[in-house]
Order: sequence, then C-alpha cells, then structure tokens
Amino acid sequence: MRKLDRAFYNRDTVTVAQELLGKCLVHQEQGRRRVGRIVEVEAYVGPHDKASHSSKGLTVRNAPMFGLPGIAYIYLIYGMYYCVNVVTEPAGHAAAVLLRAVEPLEGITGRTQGPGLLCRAMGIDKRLNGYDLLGNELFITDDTFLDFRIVKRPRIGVDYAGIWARRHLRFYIAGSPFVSRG
DNA sequence: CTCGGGATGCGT
DNA sequence: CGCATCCCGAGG
Repeated sequence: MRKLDRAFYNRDTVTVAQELLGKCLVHQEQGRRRVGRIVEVEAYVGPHDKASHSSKGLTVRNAPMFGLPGIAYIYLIYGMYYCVNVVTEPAGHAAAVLLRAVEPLEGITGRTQGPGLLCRAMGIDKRLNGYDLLGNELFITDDTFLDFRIVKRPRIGVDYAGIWARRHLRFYIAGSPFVSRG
C-alpha cells in the first residue's frame, strides 16, 4: 500500500482518471481515518474542454487547477455539496479528475454514491482545497487488487458543453453497486 | 454593489 | 419537476 506520487498525477488526464479506479482515497484527521475505494471518476482534460471549470480561464475558484499535479481542487456546488478533484498534468495545464463515487472500506457512515455525498461521507470540504495529496491528511494509495472492466460513458450534468458533453470521459468500474445513478 | 447560475441530491 | 442554499464571476 503505497501513496501515489507526483509522477502518477503528472500524466495525461484520461490515463490518470482510468488508473485511479480501484485505488484508495484516504482522509485522516484527529486520529479519525476514513478510506474508500474509488469506483467512479470523470476527466476534465483542459481549458479547451468546455465542460471544465478551467475553460473560462484562471479565476479565484479554479486556481488550484492551474497548479501542481497531485493537489486537490475542491469547490462548493449548489450551495450544499462539495466536489473533490485531483489536479493532473504539468502545472499550467489546467486539468483534473473529479472523484464521483467510492466504495466504503473503513470509517465511513453514510452514502458515497455521487461527488457531493462522497465528500460529505468522507468529511472532505473547502479546508482541503489546494491540499497536496502527497501529504498525510488526504491522499490516495495504489493498493488495487481487484480485477475489473472499465465502463466509459458521457459525463454527468454537463449538457451545456456541446460536443464535450458527449465525449466518453466518465469512467466507472463495471458492476460496482457503489457507482452513482448519473 | 446586484444578480444569476452551477461538474448535486432528494423528495414529489 | 421543484427545491435547498451559497460562492463566485460578470456586469453596472
């Protein structure tokens, strides 16, 4: 069980997204430890991707996307839910992978199907925005031991993005009961 | 400063 | 389909 390093995140976003499936998201705070296996993600591949927050250019909100690969980009959506992303590709290439669902493995109560519920159940909020996933509070480990097939589908809730809404940039583990409805 | 919308989720 | 609930980005 090894923590993913900078080099893992500093690659093509679609590759990182697919390889994140099956890996373990860990949140540790004040002696409390919560672990979930990542079963669903979405790739937001860069400023040219009209569904990506970075397509509007650098703003206060999306600034973490323009930073180092391996940092967390967390934002509030609809005034109620947080969404957590991991930044990918070299600094300046504003791309990220949205974590949409995990399978609860340790210390998790509540549902984890969907980006908002995932964050709520794992105690992830704005305090961790910009956090470096090479640190010890929030990180991802590579202990994937399952064999699975990857399903590729259009992303959820980005119908405004034209052709980009139809690209198959949502990935999830086939047959997992922990994938969101979408 | 106001104003509108959003990578959601739940109940009807 | 409506609604909760609020940060942020655009525009005056």
